[in-house]
Amino acid sequence: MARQNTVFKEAYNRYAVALRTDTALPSEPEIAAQLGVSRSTARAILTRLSEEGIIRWNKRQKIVLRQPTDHDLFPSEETDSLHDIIERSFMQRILADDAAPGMQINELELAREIGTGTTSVREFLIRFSRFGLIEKRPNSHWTLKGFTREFALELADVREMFELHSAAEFGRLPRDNQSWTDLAAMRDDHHVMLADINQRFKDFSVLDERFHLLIHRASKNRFIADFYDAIAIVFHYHYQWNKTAARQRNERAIHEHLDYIAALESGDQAAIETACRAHLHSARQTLLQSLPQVATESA
Amino acid sequence: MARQNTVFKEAYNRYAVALRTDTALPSEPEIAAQLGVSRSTARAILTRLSEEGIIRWNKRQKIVLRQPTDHDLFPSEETDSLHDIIERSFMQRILADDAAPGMQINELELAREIGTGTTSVREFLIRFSRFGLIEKRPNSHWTLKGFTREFALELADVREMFELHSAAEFGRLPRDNQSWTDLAAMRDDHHVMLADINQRFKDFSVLDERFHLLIHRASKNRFIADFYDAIAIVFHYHYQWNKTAARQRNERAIHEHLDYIAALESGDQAAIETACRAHLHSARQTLLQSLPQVATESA
DNA sequence: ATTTTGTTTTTTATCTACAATAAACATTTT
DNA sequence: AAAATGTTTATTGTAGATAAAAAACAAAAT
Repeated sequence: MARQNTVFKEAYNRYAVALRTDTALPSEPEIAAQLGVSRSTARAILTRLSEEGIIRWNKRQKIVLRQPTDHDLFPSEETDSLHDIIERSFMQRILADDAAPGMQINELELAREIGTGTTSVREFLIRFSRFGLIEKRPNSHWTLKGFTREFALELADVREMFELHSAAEFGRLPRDNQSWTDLAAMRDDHHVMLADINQRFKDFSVLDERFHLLIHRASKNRFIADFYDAIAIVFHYHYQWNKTAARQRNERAIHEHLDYIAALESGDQAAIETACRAHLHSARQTLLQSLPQVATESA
Repeated sequence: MARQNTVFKEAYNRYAVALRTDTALPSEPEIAAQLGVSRSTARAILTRLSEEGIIRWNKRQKIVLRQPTDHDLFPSEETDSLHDIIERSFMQRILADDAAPGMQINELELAREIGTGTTSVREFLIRFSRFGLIEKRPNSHWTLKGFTREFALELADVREMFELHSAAEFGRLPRDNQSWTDLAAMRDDHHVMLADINQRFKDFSVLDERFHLLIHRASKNRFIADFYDAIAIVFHYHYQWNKTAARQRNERAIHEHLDYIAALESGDQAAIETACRAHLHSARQTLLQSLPQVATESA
């Protein structure tokens, strides 16, 4: 088993569900581009669709004979990329309560548990190490540094430096830049959520991520972008397992975002800095409060 | 050939050169700790030393019989870790003039050229990707982004944010902190170099790296530390192949460092910021001028 | 002449195997 | 009893092999 054909299966599912009976399908290169795969994979998809009697395929003629059913699709376990499987499995482990900082991470054990080879696990750990949660001792094991208070503080410091920079850059964007339109749409999304806050406060983290990503894109700095990617992934899992979706905190954050958006739109650098700092300050508090509360040692 | 014993050979050389005839060697765990290797490797070293007649080894008795000669040591090609070999080889390629941004990087080709397996090359590229000089398209090739003007500007921006932060933190260190002693020693080193600047200006880059590292350590922030590691490696190779060691520029930088050190020692945050900004500004210019000067396209 | 399809080649992603190294366990020595 | 040595086991680092996926090349159709 050199490699699973998850790219094929995932793209097949994606393409199959969008098919409509009696329509004609476009050319192979076009399908490949639509799906973001190579033509080889696109042809594999067409071959399978044809074999399953979902389309009639003859050279340029590709007619949808019937709507695919759920039964035609590959089960979701088979469509996840190995990287995603390892990531999920690993994050679950290190965010679990019994994962104490300082713990050793064993490649072979991890690989066995996930049911994969060691190479993939190694590569994952190397990639993951940029998040600062694990560290390697050469020729020896990885060590879990953990989602600790120090980690959160160091993360928050860098985040603040970067976001103040990005926000200032955003304020300097020419008025005809696409980002201003996106920002206005974002403002509306915030108002919509606010109007129905009691029902929707749990969706805030998604909106929050989109908002900060928009700001950071203005910096056009690869290091800032990479760092924000890292934050987003770490937070994604962190908040997924530590359901601290406090309605009140999220509502307050939405108001801060709206102030922040208004400041950006004003173009006044001093106002931008003030609003940005205000939001970052409370975001830091939220992060710190989401940490497992360690019992204070008695003297 | 699963793995070369470069750890053993490198540690053997390191230990052999420090041996003095007629001295007795310490216990195995002590030797291992001294060399930073496991006891298994330390024992392998003792075994070899014994076989070569350099020591007489019997349980706890380890007497140096003769001084090892150059002939006893492993040649340097055999002591470099595979990682270092790949790193050097790769940096040489991408900093060479014919490495145009946008170029594809082929794992197999690289591996063949270096004479190694693909796994090691892959892992190296993954690690290296955090420097922002290459980028991967999933299921497809790596792309060289290159040491371009954009890269230099993005790097300089982040560097400035981080160093302003670290410098401010440094200024807040308690007076009995070890860093103040180190800083004073660093000041002296600068004066020594300045006194003999015509001969020694080429050594500046090493001093420069040590100086900034000392400042960054004050931040106690893993993301800042990691970023500075990355910078240091990139610069190490960049300046090695682009010998722009201008005496005048380095002399000026030394003076800026001395001003910067004085500001830190004053503890005056405003003075620190001013001196730090002044130095970072000229460091940015130096970096930009070290780039290959691209001919401006005529309209 | 360009685009599309058909076919072949190259490259990546991943597994397995194994030597080097680290780490654990057992025995001896002080 | 603590530390050192002797011995065994576990883990990492790396090469090599192979299916999937991408890319290149060739032939056909508009």
